[in-house]
Amino acid sequence: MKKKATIVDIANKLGITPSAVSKAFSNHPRISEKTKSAVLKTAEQIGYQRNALASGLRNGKSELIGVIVPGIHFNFFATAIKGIEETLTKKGYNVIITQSHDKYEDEKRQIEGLLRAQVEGVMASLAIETKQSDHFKKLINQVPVVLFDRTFEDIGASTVTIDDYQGATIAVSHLVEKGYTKIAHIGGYSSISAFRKRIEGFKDALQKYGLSIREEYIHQAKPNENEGSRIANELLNLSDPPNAIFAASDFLALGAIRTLKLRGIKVPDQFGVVGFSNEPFSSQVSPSITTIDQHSEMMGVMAAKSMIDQLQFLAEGRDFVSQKQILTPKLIVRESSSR
Amino acid sequence: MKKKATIVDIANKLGITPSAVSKAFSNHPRISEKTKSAVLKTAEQIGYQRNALASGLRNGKSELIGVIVPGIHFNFFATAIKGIEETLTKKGYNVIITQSHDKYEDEKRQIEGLLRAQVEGVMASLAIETKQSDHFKKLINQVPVVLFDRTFEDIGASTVTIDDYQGATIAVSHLVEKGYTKIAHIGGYSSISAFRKRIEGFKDALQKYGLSIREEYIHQAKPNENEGSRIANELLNLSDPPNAIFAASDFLALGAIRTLKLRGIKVPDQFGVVGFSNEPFSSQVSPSITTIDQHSEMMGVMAAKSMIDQLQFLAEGRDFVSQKQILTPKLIVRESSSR
DNA sequence: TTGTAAGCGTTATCAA
DNA sequence: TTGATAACGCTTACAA
Repeated sequence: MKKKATIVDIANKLGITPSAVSKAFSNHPRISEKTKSAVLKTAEQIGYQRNALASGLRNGKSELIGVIVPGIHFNFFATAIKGIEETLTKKGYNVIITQSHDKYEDEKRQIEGLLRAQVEGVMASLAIETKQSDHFKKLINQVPVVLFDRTFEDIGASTVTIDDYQGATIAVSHLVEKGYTKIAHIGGYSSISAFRKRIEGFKDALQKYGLSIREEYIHQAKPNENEGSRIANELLNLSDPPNAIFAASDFLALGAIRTLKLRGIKVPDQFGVVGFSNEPFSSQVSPSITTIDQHSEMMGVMAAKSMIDQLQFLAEGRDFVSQKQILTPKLIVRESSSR
Repeated sequence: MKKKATIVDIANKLGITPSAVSKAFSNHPRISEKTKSAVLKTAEQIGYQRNALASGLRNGKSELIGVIVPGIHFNFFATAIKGIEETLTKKGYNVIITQSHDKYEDEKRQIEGLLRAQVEGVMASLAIETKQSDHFKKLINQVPVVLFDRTFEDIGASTVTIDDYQGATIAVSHLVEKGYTKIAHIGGYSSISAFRKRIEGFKDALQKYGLSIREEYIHQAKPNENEGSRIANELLNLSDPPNAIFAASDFLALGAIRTLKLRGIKVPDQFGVVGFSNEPFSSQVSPSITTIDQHSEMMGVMAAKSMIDQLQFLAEGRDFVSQKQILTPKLIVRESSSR
């Protein structure tokens, strides 16, 4: 392993001092063009790279941003991270990615790890198991925080979400227009605000259309295929079963469709299904799944921009007022509801 | 923003010196149990977190590992990163994720950014556009490097790959067993060794079964759905078209199946298709796609372990001999080839 | 067992 | 325009 070149090496080579070299790199006004170009040239020659640890220690900027997501292998988070990484890299930041596995304890541990690394800010989407916000309240006192998709309300951090309430009403409206009148909902746990709002939007949309809200038509579960399948079975076993499902995730919708197929119920003719998230597979399965798109990459980009804004304000010593950005979700009509 | 606590704060509070505090944290033998527990207690009280920038600068360990992948939104890489992150986090490392967008220039830029951040090692999967290895050769002289999935051969870095050659022969054997005799291949570009080996395995397997190698049956393309669709069309337009396709990616297979459907050719009855990668959608589409599983998460785990080994050797001042680990791919039989 | 002091590489302040 | 110096927070010989 080659020892890394430092500004001292450059200084020695040119017979000047480290401080002059430093000025050359930072485009300091009080340095001659001649030495500046000489420094840049030898830096290039000997393959010098600024040591971010040292400069970070000196001026309190690690150029690191931490990201905590439940799991990176979920398409939504992977895509959001893509947007985050690209936006922050352009501004010279490196992005540390960590996973909470939807566990409160892991989330706490990851926050500590990120603080140790001296990240300048943290972007996070909450673990399902996270019911209390103390760890984030503490975090907000240390660095700028941007929460996206799965957030706390009123915690004082900037947030970027989609309008889950509106997404649910769009889905229900669509099903009603297609003539489905007995609509059930398979939701995620209401402790997560995104899922809670989908439930609220679902209920309010039913009322708007004069449809009754039946508690036996509303379930909460982990958003995976098996749960969707299991709950669809329960719904079909009711004495008066529904004829449509609005699921809070495409995985739940997929599981529900699997059950419907097994029980010989035709989708969309006899039964309509709308999912949520626009997973890549949803356009590929048969029947393809009508869904609500969340603009996942855009959400990452906007969250990252919000982080950059906060960092900017902080650097200028100005007060930053946290802001909530809410994206409008988009209905994508496919086969599972097109009768 | 609250100012962060340092070991000096702890030292002052306890009327001891920073060096004693440091020893307490590092479990130094020459420190009393009493002061150690006192230090730990006040650290807890005032919410002290070790500054990794400072300790990293002091002892040359940033506790950072850099990862470069073509794009994090591809399921394979997202899943591999999941394995990498979990393995390295357990050992106290933070993982910086960057994307090359399959571009050589971006890959170079990301390497520089990671070196600036003083990463202790770099794990990478090569960009499609990367044809030369100079940037990685330089990198290997600076920090341990582990290449996974898309690698250079004989560059002196440890690698973790699957046996692409074997994967291709398994796929062809399966198609032959199912009675498909005119097998075409839609591959990725042969500049990437993984794709090149699939082509080689494909050809050799044909020979093994006494089938002729017809160059008009072999194509190279970017591994996406549209290319699969386009090339399948070309293949079907041949005067003597194939009756099976082994595609080097599930996306290519998906595109091919789309074309076959459009042209009224029954899969699998008239035409067999085998993909590669076991994408999440492949089990969900209709017909579901027979494919080769790459053990993506396991590959991430093994690559991370290989990195940890190298770091260990380096720390102990021992020489490390780079090693190549090759995973055996696994055939997953589904509808697209089951006649 | 604890304290002293130097140093990791960079940058900001001040002096030359 | 350049140089000397101190400091960021932590670690580690070495001295006490």
